[in-house]
Amino acid sequence: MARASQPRSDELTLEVVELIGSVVARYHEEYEEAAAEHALTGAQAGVLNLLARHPLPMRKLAEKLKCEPSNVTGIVDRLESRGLVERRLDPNDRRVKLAAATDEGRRVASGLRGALRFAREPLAGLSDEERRTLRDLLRRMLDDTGDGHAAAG
Amino acid sequence: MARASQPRSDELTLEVVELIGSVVARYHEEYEEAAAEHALTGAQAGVLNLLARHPLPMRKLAEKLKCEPSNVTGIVDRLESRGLVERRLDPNDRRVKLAAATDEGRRVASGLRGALRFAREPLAGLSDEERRTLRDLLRRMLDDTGDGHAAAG
DNA sequence: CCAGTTATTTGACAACCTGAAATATTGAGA
DNA sequence: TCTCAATATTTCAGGTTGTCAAATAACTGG
Repeated sequence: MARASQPRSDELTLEVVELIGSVVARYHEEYEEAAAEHALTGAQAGVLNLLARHPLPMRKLAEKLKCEPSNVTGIVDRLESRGLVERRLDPNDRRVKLAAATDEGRRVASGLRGALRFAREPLAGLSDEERRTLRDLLRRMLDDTGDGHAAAG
Repeated sequence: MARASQPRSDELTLEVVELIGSVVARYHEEYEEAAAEHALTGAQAGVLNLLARHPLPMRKLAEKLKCEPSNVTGIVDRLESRGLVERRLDPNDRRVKLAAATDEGRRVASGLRGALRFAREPLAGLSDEERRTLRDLLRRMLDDTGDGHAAAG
């Protein structure tokens, strides 16, 4: 509410918006491609990626994915049926089930990251200084429009 | 094939990749939100947006969306049943059907764009010079990883 | 123990997406 | 003209993603 930077529609701004749209589109294309190479859907790849770091309760997984917990059940089911993920019991709370990547799951997740050319190395031709500049600009972009989404994690 | 900028995994690069991921996530969230405000799904909003400019054959629509034509049939069906889109015959080729936004469809598409806060004005706090810098960096990013995708449209 | 809350799952249903098959039209050539 | 391959669209079957409501199980506070 403090201040609101009136919406601008000059050519420059429109072009940047367009470019961001292209980045988003490309990111998604390559993500789906990379997932498909491992016979996974985008959603499955996302979950596997989240679990590759450490196990998570179904609830938390749903929060990260911004969807209903009942939806996560199915995705984890499919990953589990392929042996990429397993459900463990939380010793502290017998209500919760921890979804955890198996060894095989971590292996696939690792291969997945390798295939994420764009997500991993979108910055091919930029120098270190340019990367720093880009980082700062992106930070400010996310901060400024942001209500805290980006800061999570 | 000239040169290939070896994959880098320094902290700076990883952070930029992370930030781009956040941008992508935010873009999608807000896109879905904006669509939902008009009782549309993301896919429907995308199609409506494409058709707001000018009619397109189903085939072209599928190409733009990078999906099978048979999929577009359903999406256009649903938009048509709401009176946002109509199918016209192409006088030049009676095989093709042109999907075209109705007046109401264009009205909704326009409202949709207004609701796309992030997509429209992700740059709230950046000065003109910073926008120029961002534009140049994004251009080079897309160019360098790119095989031509970004140049289209 | 009881009531209320929380975590997960199940079931019904809609949307999205693919792939194969059906239909209609076009266009090139015998 | 007739025929045949190619193209545009749709239909159908089947799988994945997503929502919502209801059921089950376990925790928490009186």
